[in-house]
Amino acid sequence: MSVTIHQVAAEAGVSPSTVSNVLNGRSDRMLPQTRERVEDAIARLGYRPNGPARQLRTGRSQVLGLVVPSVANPFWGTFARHLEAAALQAGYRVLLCNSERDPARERDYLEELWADGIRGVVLCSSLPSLEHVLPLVERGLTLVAFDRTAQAGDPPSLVNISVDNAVGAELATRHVLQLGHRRLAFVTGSLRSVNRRARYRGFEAALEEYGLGADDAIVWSGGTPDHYGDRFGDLDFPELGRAAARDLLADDRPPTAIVAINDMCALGITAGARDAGVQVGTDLSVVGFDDIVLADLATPPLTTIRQPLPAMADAAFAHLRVGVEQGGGSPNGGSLLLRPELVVRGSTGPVRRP
Amino acid sequence: MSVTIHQVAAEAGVSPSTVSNVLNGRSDRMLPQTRERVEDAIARLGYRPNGPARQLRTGRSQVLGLVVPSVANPFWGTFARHLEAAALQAGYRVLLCNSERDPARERDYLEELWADGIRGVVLCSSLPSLEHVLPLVERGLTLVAFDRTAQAGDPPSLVNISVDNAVGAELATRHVLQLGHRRLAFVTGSLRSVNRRARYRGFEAALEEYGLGADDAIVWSGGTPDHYGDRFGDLDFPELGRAAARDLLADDRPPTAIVAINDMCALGITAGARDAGVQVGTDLSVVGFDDIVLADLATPPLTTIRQPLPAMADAAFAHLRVGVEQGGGSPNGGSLLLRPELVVRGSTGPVRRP
DNA sequence: TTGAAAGCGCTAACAA
DNA sequence: TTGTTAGCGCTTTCAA
Repeated sequence: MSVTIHQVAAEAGVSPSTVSNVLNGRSDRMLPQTRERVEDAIARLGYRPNGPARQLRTGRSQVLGLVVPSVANPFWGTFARHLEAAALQAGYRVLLCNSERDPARERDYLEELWADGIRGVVLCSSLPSLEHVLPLVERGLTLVAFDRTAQAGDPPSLVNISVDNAVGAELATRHVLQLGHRRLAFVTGSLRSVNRRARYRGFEAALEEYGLGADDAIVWSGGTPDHYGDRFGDLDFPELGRAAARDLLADDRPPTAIVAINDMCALGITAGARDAGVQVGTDLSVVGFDDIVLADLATPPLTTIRQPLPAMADAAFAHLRVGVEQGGGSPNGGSLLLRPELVVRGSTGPVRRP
Repeated sequence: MSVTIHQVAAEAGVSPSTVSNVLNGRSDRMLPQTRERVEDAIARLGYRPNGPARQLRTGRSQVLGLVVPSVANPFWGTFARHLEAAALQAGYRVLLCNSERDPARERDYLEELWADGIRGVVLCSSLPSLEHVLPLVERGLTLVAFDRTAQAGDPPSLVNISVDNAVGAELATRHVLQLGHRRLAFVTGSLRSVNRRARYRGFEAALEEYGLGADDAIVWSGGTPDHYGDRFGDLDFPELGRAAARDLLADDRPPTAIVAINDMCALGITAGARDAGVQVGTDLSVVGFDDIVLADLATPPLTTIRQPLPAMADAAFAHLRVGVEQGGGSPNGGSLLLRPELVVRGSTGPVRRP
């Protein structure tokens, strides 16, 4: 079927081990001419080493796993794209899995990845507990948790990479407060996830700075307990935002500014406001979170908090690589929190006094 | 490190071959009690067969490849999501690769996938020629080309799955013609790809039906020869649309309706029109193609042509499965063209007479 | 109904 | 500097 190392060896007139040595960069242990003969034979035959055989023998794999809620969400798609780019440069590939935020699927996927010899995985789960995944980490899986910070029960080797969600939400909230808004709303799915809770804390912190309390802010939180507010592919966020806008704008004291848990949700809020005849940017300010591609394209363009995805992907890959190449999780886990950035666009504006 | 078939055999007091027989559904060849003992042992030890070993032995793999231009584009992300869902149901997984529409990367990826034992791949390339990939198909790779129709030089076993792009573009164009528009534009990246050309033909066909000719339509085509109009991750479409809107609206006889090559491009056109102070839906009608998630969320919501992605993903998987399980490409290639559907929303409206 | 044995393609001691 | 050899974990004849 395919050409093997033996055929290459025969073609070059050497033994398979010599070919293997060339393949694995140990060509210092042979005459330059031998090396050349082997390389010629490889090229002539179009030989590529058989991955599974290699992996069976070495236990190593050049594939990393990435588990995201759903690539149908452009935020995760973009992250996947960046992680793949980082991995590719170092000769790794990325196997992508959609968990739909279902802990059982997360666990199943990780176990399959492990069984397939994959020893490094980025898990984009913001569940507070990772115990459903602990056994594999104990067996030696290098795990990077993305979009989450360290929690008390975490395995010691776990590396968490995330934007500083509290700071981000605080930046967003301060921005609308500075524009004079004093009646705010915070729209989110279920607050069970680590990052959403952090964002909520940032929202509260900004309110406090301005001497505002619970009376001045509405927290609109949708979502079912099972899937943390999402049914299919993270794509309920727009629906969630739309529903929130409907409710909030019908309130006795409607908010003049809304801080959304993410951009998809913010776009939903914008659509909901449009349905209600409310103009975003003037009648109502909306701030998102993430800065997905479409934030800049929306009408009006969305003010949001940018996550430095390329840097985050690079960091995730770097950790993974070290972990898998050492065989087993790095001993020192912890959290890496990158700084988010406020991007002001047209969806926010000064409060209107009646 | 991990538990092996030998340990399971020891635990159950049988030989490895018996365990293997259980694993592979040949439990009719043993006493029910034996089978039970084995299953107990498997459960007790938490055994999972080693993928690479299995694959090395059988040559089969439970992984399929998916090569898309970029998952950062929500259209491809959504397709990936659907393909994964179809595959998962049948016990397959999907390895995702971003080609950036670069033929060299497409070929490299396919070769790596082949070397990794993957025998079925969905290639989302709309290049007219697939010769860079032909050798692998000849070696037995089952290939489904997505978003492309059969071409003269194609390998006989190649299956193409696509929406009927000509019909789709015709539906889109007719829609604005019916609204009274007589000055149209067609905005696209380079017309080198099969599907874009088909869409363009549909546009022309609709014009002809209405007795219009080249004078009444502007074709705005951006993009470089190398990457077919895209630099990074298919994400230049919005930029392309924006630039097109700028140009077209500055024309002596600006179009009153624009047919865009896809939704991302249409959203860019909308943004560009907004920049120029032109209101989409009233002053200018814009039609997209694809019906990505965000089409419905845009302001105004985008009139577009919907691609039946779930059905397309199911079809792609079904072909792949048959192909790989037979070992080697299916003998009868051809094209499967699914019917697209016009979805009318707010971005199109009747032409305004001055 | 069950088990023994060979070998998939590769790597890495170890020997020559 | 190069080759011989054993074996990674599994499946699959073939024999018992």
